[in-house]
Amino acid sequence: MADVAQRANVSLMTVSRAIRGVEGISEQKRVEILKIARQLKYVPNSAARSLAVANSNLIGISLPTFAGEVFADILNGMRRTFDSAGYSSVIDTTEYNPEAELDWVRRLLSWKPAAIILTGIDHHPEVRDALRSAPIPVLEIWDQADDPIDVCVGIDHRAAGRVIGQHARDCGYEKPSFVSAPRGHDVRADARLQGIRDVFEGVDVLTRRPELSDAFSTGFEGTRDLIFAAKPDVIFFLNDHMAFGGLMACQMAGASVPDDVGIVGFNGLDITGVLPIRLTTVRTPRRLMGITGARNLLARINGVTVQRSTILPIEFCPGETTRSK
Amino acid sequence: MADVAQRANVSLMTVSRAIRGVEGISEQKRVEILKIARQLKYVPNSAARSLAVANSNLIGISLPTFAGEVFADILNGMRRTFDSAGYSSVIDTTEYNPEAELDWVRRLLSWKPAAIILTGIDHHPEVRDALRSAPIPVLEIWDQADDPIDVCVGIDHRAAGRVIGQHARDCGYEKPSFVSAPRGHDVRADARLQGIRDVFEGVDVLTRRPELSDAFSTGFEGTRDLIFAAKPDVIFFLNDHMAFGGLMACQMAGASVPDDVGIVGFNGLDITGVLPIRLTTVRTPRRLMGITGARNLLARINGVTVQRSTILPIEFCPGETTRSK
DNA sequence: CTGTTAGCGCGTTCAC
DNA sequence: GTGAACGCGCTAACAG
Repeated sequence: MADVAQRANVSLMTVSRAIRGVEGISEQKRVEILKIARQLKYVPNSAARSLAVANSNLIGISLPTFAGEVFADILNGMRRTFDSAGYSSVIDTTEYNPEAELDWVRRLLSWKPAAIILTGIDHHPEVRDALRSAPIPVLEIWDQADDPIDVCVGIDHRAAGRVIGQHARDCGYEKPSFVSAPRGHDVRADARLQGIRDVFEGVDVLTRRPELSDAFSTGFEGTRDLIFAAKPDVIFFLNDHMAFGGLMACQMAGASVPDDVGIVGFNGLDITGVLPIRLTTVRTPRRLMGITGARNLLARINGVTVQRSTILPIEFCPGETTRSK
Repeated sequence: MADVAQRANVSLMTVSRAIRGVEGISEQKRVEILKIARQLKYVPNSAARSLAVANSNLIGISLPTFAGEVFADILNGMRRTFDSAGYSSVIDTTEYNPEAELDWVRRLLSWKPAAIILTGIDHHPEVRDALRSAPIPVLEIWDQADDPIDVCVGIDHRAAGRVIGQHARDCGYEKPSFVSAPRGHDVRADARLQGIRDVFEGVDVLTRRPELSDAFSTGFEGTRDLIFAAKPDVIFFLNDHMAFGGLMACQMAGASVPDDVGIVGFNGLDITGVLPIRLTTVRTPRRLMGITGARNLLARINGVTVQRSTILPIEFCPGETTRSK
């Protein structure tokens, strides 16, 4: 920067102002300085800037995993928004491990990020502490929080569970089961299960939680085992990929869908667009959620107060994998 | 940090040494200081550190998109490795736009990252310039480069194209077509097409490049259109998700697979594990690629010289969606 | 509109 | 094994 200043015969401050595009400098000098900077291939030093102003244009984003469309969609919506606002994304995948998230949060805080985004609402207590006392906006996304760390944008997973549960009940199914992730592993799954139980009170909701592998096989294997053992008449799945695996398992086992077994997915993933049989599922506004979250956060960064908790609507899509009422 | 020093009755330097874990400080003081730091909730300032040492523990990773399993898998392999080495990932999605990548590279360089990773080998000329002259390791991943910016880990997409092309030929198919991404949009696709053409010389390789949407529908719609128009007897797809869409389209159109139409996917994605009919495809070592790339890069960061270009092997998986020889 | 001064928090370099 | 001085590159706050 000193080089640029010298070549332009101005002070460091003038160069700084020119580059940052702030007020208080003649348009002529600005153009001149920017030209010289380009010639000299001047690369600003963000660390120095960050040190001087005590913050950065980094935004931290923590998600459980890149696998599946869900978090990718959310991330996409957010990244787009942040990017055009000049922020860079420091991304973490926790693999559902709170300790890993804590480590990452600590490391991130040392960069004085402009904001931080966490997936879901259950975090390591120290994460909550650290973030509550940190003077930066925090967004919790995907779930609904009664008492978010700062702000929160998500859907009501329990209500979603009630919707699909009620539908199944209305269709005459009586022996539901749920192919899901390991308990405690994914609080959303637990919330949805709770919603299903709200409807099927007194009815046993079987929960099959196969070991982790990919969603398709998990759905496939979970279903295969269930069909031969517990013989449910309707199976809820954590997501549409699992549901597809389940569909394949039913087909292979000779169980007819939707008569012998009803299949209910979740999320409205891309694959539903090409299946020969319309999957009963719930469409979740993942991109919108990302965008809304990012907007809220940008507003917070700029000091605007926003609604603490935002619940986005979901859309229930009855299909042909459950009986008609 | 000054607070910690005062409370411990030592100088700033001693605290600095204690926290960094370097030599030249008594074990007793180190323990003492670390305890006080924790009590005081001391948060180091990475910007200051970065400014002093003129580098950072940030690693930049640029990929086209989060959609699909491919880049997610690669990313996963890398992130794991970097994370445990203490680096944070600054991630960008270019959406296949070289300008976007350039902007991001510029912004990233201002942070003096420890390394930078780009997907593929075709980049904005200024990206190459900027990175060639920057004193940091650069990894290009997924493709094979004759002349990488720095180092490169990938597969030989053209050779992969030849493998599937040859297989199709051996099975007696004569009228191939390729459902792919828009030309120029994805150089890997073009390389694979080239490989197919290497085999089917003189044979017209139809290329269907539907507008962007999700992979499943792209495969579905591309196939539907092709079947009625060009009537190919074998269709190659950019990936397995597209191939699945194609499979569904054939089923709907009453075209029997593999007799009327052969279907060839790519990548060996998760969905292949649950299909009732084994998909002919090519398994790509995506996770391994990520890990290998990350290891190479860490080696480079530590000054070790590594092979400039690494080609990973692929595995051809003949299935039931192509005729047997 | 422009320049000067001071300092952001840490690590390097040298003393002791 | 420990500490003091200096500087990394930039910007806030002021002075002109």
